[in-house]
Amino acid sequence: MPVNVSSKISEKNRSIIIAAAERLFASNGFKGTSIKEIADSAGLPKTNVLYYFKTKQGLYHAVLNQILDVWNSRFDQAKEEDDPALTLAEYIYEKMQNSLHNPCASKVFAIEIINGGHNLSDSFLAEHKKWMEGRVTILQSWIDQGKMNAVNPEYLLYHIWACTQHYADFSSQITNLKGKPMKKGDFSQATDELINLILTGCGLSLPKE
Amino acid sequence: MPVNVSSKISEKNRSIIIAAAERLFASNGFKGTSIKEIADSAGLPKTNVLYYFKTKQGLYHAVLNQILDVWNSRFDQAKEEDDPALTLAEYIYEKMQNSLHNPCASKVFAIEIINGGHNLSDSFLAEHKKWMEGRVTILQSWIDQGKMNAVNPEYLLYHIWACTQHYADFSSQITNLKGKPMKKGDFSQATDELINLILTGCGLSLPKE
DNA sequence: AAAAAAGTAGACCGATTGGTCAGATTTGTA
DNA sequence: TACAAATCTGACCAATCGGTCTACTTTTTT
Repeated sequence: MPVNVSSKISEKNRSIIIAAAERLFASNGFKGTSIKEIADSAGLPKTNVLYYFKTKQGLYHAVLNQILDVWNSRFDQAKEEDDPALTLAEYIYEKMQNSLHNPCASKVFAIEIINGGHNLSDSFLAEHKKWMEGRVTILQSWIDQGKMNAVNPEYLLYHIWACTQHYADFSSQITNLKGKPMKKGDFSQATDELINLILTGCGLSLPKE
Repeated sequence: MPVNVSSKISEKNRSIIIAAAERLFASNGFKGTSIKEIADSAGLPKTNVLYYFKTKQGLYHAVLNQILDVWNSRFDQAKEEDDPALTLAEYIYEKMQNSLHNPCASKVFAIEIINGGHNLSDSFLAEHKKWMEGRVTILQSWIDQGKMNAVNPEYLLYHIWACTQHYADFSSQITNLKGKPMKKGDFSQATDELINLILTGCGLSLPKE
């Protein structure tokens, strides 16, 4: 019976299992991934996976929680006196970096949302809503100060999410169209294009360096 | 043995089954949906579903093909002498209408792409690539004519897709943030916001009416 | 060193699933 | 009406899956 849930071995194995599960859930979905596949991918027997995560759903929730835990940004602490162009550019950059370095996490989250988001905790949903309201307030204050065009802050955020996550979630489509997977340089270019599109669309521009 | 594949009954049942399957695949994914569920939702016994579609994969491919068949747009025939603002606005409008009226189709396609797109036919992938190249050429000609800003046409298209499809695929997240599902009026507003953002971002604007 | 806790692992089970088969029923047509 | 094609359907099956149970080994603690 596992009592000390944070021993060395426990933590190492848990993270190995979660990483393997994240990768497989992203490729085959929750139902499409068997515990045995996760175990094989993690190099452990199936029973061992069940030892650390009592049920498949429990493992899925652990994967989901780890994904959501990492999602914080400098935009979270933006203030009315901050510069919208810099703040938004930085936010877009951060989200693009996440798509580059954590594509599987983005995919698992995307599938979860597409399927209805029934596995997301009420507390996460509430926090997310609160975060959104705070960001809308900041954006609106920037608009009221005449710092940027009067776009609808809510929809602006949706569009930023959509574009940045697209590079992780739809990577297979992009790979087909480009003929090869996007590398760091492509991501850098896409980030520049997106920042330029959004900022220009908001009547903003970055100071030339 | 089904020989005449296009009789009245056959076609009616096939479309009922495909519609039910599309809805369930969008909610639970391919593996997460059982043939029995599809059959129940279609009001038919399971064996009957297998009668029209020999395998579950076959049914899935039928669903996918029906989704892709409908995707054509006025943008497909755009010419160098056309107006970029009107053309792009119309294209965005069409894609938003699709998200409004066919959210399940968008979701099924999204999950397919996220999972790697291994069920898409080579001919579809090739056609899609060809379409893309044609649209990039048109956009580049508009840029060369000085009709719009020198944005990268390829990434511009990605961003349009990402934003428009987001309203179908991520509807559950938006519903949570808004407190209620988006209605026609919300879609109309979102469409206006998106058209304005993209066009402004491209240095374009629609003629005032 | 011994006891306890944590981790590993094989055997096993009930439930579900995709799919088959054989036969009944309905529909179209000459 | 007669016959064949098309449609419908219940019974059935092998395979897979999530999960349990039991027992063994390793690590930690006292």
